[in-house]
Amino acid sequence: MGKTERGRRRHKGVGRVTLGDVAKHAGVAPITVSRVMNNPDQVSEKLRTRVEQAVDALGYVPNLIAGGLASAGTRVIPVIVPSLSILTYIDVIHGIQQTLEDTGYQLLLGSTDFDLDREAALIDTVLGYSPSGIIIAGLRHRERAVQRLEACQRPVVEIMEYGASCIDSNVGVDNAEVGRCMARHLVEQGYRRIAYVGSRMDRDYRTLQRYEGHREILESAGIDGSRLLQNDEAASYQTGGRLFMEALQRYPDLDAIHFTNDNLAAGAILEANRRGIRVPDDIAVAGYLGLPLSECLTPALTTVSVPRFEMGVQAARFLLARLDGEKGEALRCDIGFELMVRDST
Amino acid sequence: MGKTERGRRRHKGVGRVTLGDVAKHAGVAPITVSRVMNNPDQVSEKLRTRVEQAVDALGYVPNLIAGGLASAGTRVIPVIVPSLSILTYIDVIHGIQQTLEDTGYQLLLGSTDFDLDREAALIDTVLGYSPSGIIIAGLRHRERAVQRLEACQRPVVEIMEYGASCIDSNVGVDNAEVGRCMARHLVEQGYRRIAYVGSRMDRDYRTLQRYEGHREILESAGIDGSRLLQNDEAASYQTGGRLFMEALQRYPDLDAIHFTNDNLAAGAILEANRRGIRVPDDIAVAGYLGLPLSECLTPALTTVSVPRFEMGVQAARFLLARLDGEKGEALRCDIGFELMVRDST
DNA sequence: TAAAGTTCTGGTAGCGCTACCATAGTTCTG
DNA sequence: CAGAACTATGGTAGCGCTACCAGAACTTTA
Repeated sequence: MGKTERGRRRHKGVGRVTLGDVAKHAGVAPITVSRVMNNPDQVSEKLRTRVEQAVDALGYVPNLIAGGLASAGTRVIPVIVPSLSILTYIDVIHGIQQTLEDTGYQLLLGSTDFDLDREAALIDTVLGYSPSGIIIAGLRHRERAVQRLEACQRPVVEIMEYGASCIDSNVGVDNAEVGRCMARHLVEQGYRRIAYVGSRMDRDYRTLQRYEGHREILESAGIDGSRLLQNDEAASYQTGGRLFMEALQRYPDLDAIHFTNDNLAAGAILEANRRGIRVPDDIAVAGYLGLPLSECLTPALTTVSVPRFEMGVQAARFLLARLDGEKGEALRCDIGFELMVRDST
Repeated sequence: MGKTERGRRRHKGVGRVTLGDVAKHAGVAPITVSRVMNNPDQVSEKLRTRVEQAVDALGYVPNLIAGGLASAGTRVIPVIVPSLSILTYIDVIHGIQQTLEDTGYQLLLGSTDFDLDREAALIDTVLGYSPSGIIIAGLRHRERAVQRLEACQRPVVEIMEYGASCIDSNVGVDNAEVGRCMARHLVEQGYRRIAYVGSRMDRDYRTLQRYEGHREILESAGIDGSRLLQNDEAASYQTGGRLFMEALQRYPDLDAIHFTNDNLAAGAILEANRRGIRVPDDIAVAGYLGLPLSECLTPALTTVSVPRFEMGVQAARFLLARLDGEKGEALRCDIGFELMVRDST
């Protein structure tokens, strides 16, 4: 008894119902209770109901931490993104969450604020929870982070960006191609004096990839592709409106603006509405993302729509496939995009 | 040696660097390594640097699961919300995340889809991770869920809704008062034929609380407060536009519409722009939330702005205060709201 | 009916870490 | 300078669960 007492006194866990308590109550071995909770069909119906009754009677809630330690893994999936204030990531997370929610996995959320060192530290932390797998934004990481992710021997899905090489699996879009696609559209529409406008482009290199694609098309069409305007504010409607006016001032002859996302582009259209600037007659506006707002504006915004929610779903599916035992080649998926030509161009 | 071999063979954890490995490498006891990782100032500088070198040399990453089991708690904070597709919750989560991120706590995300049974089950699950505390949306829960939350002896912060009684701590807004506030404004502006328009109001009872407040003011002013229109779609701009037209059709004499959120209200204004309906001359439109979009519309939307991000920050602060040892009375905070009178009313 | 299979159940030994206590070493007090 | 009062380190014993193996109970087969 002394032994028990000492043990009991040590932690706050006093009084917490354990698997052993349930076992005692049901008159079975602890392992049997464990089986009822995790592999019910390995236990005869008679014992199973007896155990289930004991579970209810005592209000037993499994200690997932103890289980995780014993089985070297928890049903947790860390999702690491650059920011929670950017809608894109939210939609992707939503897709992941919805796909995972009925499979008993829990999302562990981490945000890096676009800082790769922070990302590496965060990866160390979340790997400490022995997760089942991990979903992380981007294909560029610190060397150390990549090593850790490879060493942990668990499924890793890199999202947002589709590229040639990944750690394990990859779902995303080809950002340069997105930039090319919209630039091509603008050129085809006959626009010749086009600026690319963004914010915080140095932090999010995927924005730069789109700009590169944009520039490439313009220059191969003999158009000046270097007209670039950006600032260091978060991408809000207000910022979009402000950048819109700044661009018009800086390049008075502009006939089109290619914004790096719909927040800015929508802000520009709203600002134009307020000032009586006619879009697209005075100036054309294009965006990227396919936010719901884009098609409700007057004029409706031409944009490249990316299936963000579906990207999350696909990422979760890849993860589940790996957890289900699927081995071998990297699972890769270019989730694609769609050019939505509307009234603003 | 045989013992070790057997142990090693049991799990996949083979090769994983443990605290014991670091201790051996540094020539100290495991507990000293533990101290260096968790309470560095309890260890002399000499040993500390020696241990730190060993950690770097071996690439040691602490197993938080083992630590969590030993110390009966992990540095995880579950956040349970009804939905991840509703911006409100996202902003709150963002506030929580930002406040917690440098304190070493990790968010565990759960969504209930407005289902209280699901919520109760989710609570059981996340409590299984021995979290440091928990943040949960709403003041109404299943009896069983409340019991579990009380029994777990950890800080619990209920958010979104401010009310008379809570489990432990509470940060939110008084929804009925929000409804009253806007209704009062509409009545003061001289509107008399006012409809309340929402979507999925049966699922989110906080919406109903606002409607009750609205109705109360109208009726005490001798106005018909029962004009209510809703449907079962998610609150999008499209839905808002559709409900706007439906309301005009059903109550042709309407002079104002009080929408239950800015998504719907913004959708209404965008639809009005498209159709040439003049707001507020033909009809006034009011919303709730204070989304960034609301002030960028033409006309700018009159709304009740709620500091959602700050609500998250405050919730996280309450949690940290409790974890810091603050005992006693419930920590409660009515985060308040602000009526933003703009051009649409 | 005996031998061989097929369930089902239980005992044991950790998973990797930290709480608790004990001890050695150090500084302080009068 | 002895004894008290710290401070720095280490040994031990679990945290609550599951993997592994062994054995018991029940079927099937020849």
